[in-house]
Amino acid sequence: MTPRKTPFAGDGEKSEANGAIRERNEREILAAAERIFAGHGYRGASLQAIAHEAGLPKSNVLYYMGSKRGLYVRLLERMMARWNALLDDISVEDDPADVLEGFIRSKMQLSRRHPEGSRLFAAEIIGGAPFLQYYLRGEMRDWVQARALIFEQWSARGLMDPVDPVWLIFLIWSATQHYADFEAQVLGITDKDTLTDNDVEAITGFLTQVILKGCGVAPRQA
Amino acid sequence: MTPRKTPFAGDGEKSEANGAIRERNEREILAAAERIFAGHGYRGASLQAIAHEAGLPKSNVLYYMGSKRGLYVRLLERMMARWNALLDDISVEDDPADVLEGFIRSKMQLSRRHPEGSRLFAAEIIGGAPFLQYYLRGEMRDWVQARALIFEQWSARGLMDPVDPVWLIFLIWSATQHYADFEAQVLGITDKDTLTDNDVEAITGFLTQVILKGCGVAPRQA
DNA sequence: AAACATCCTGACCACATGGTCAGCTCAGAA
DNA sequence: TTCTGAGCTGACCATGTGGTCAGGATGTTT
Repeated sequence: MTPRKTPFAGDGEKSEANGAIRERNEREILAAAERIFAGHGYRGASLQAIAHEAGLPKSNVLYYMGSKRGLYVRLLERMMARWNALLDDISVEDDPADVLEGFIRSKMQLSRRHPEGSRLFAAEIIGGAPFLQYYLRGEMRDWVQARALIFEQWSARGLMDPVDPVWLIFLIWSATQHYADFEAQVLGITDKDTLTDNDVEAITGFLTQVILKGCGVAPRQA
Repeated sequence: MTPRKTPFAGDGEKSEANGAIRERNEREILAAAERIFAGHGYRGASLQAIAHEAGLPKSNVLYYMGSKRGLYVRLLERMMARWNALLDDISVEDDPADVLEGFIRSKMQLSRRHPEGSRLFAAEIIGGAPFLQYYLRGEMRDWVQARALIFEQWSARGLMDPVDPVWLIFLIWSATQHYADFEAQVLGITDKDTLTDNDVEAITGFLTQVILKGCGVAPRQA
């Protein structure tokens, strides 16, 4: 029977059952790699640095991940999966205020919950998105176009100003992403050590207020 | 006297007077380096690649620039100088709409005129701003604080909503920067090859409209 | 022509890179 | 006791890195 040791973190040093070791090490490596890749980009990151960050020998990283490229792609895919996870479908019947605020909130949370992943993504895009072209021109484009259509219908119904929906999506995108990607700048200028939950809540509120008002959406239940 | 040869681009191939050769080569190298650093970050960029991009042997790049680090710092300083060049002082007596629109316009132009520089800056910040800490916590902070004070006075006078001025500055910042830094994403999603002047004008108009309205600023001459 | 400073670069160096691999450890099954 | 297989890793390799340098090319001044 073997009563299946609990695979929790913080238990013994050795001898987990099954592939628990693998699972834990992979998690550790992925986390370390996300940090390093986020900070230095694909080329700038070295397996040595990633291994050091994960507290493992370089060979071990390659043993689990196969190659630098494979590791990087895996991280990107994980980030895209997180992104997809927070996408609920919307319909013309929904309340624009609800939808926009929900969009801002969830995007803000994603950036906050995974700042390294967010920076990793940003670095990839800034570098010309060599690995993500297919994604941008595929899934992501479809997603944006679908939203844009609905926004336009709202405009036609007088529920919001006739603004270009795609630019609106980019506006929300950039504003929310900024606080993760440019954290160093935000902290430096505001002279803080970290952004607290309160700060984030305040920013979210600010963005919601300004953007909703800015495109003429009544602030809840139209 | 020496009638000072015009230092325009496109003149002869050889034998410029004075340090004209030096000037031209340095310009070439800086342009190439900006592109490479922007695409791969500090560590990810190689002198080899920069030299190739500039059409010179690697030794020549080092002959002019001394070191990779020096070259990088010089690029950052050039970008900061460009940034400073477009900063006009403002006063409480100015029209909020004028100031905000001017801010959006000039920031947008900067990003558009120097997209590689903008991306270079972005990559530096994403990586934790190792070279720019002093600048963020110095000049840039002062600049933001000064503006923030004036925005607050405008709010007190009822010329705009009582929004947090620092978040407002970051909002404008991120939105305008986005179209340079995330160009790959914007192009991929909108299925364009480039952003035309018309596109940029439309975006600028959109941002001005939404942001001014969003924080309750009357759209010209309050 | 001789002197001079600037411009230029191939060869080289010590070191870091991504990746391979033979062979180790060690728990559990046969 | 032997075998198996997952986990692991130090040594190694070809290639690329930033940087140095001796020495040549080139043009200007005397």
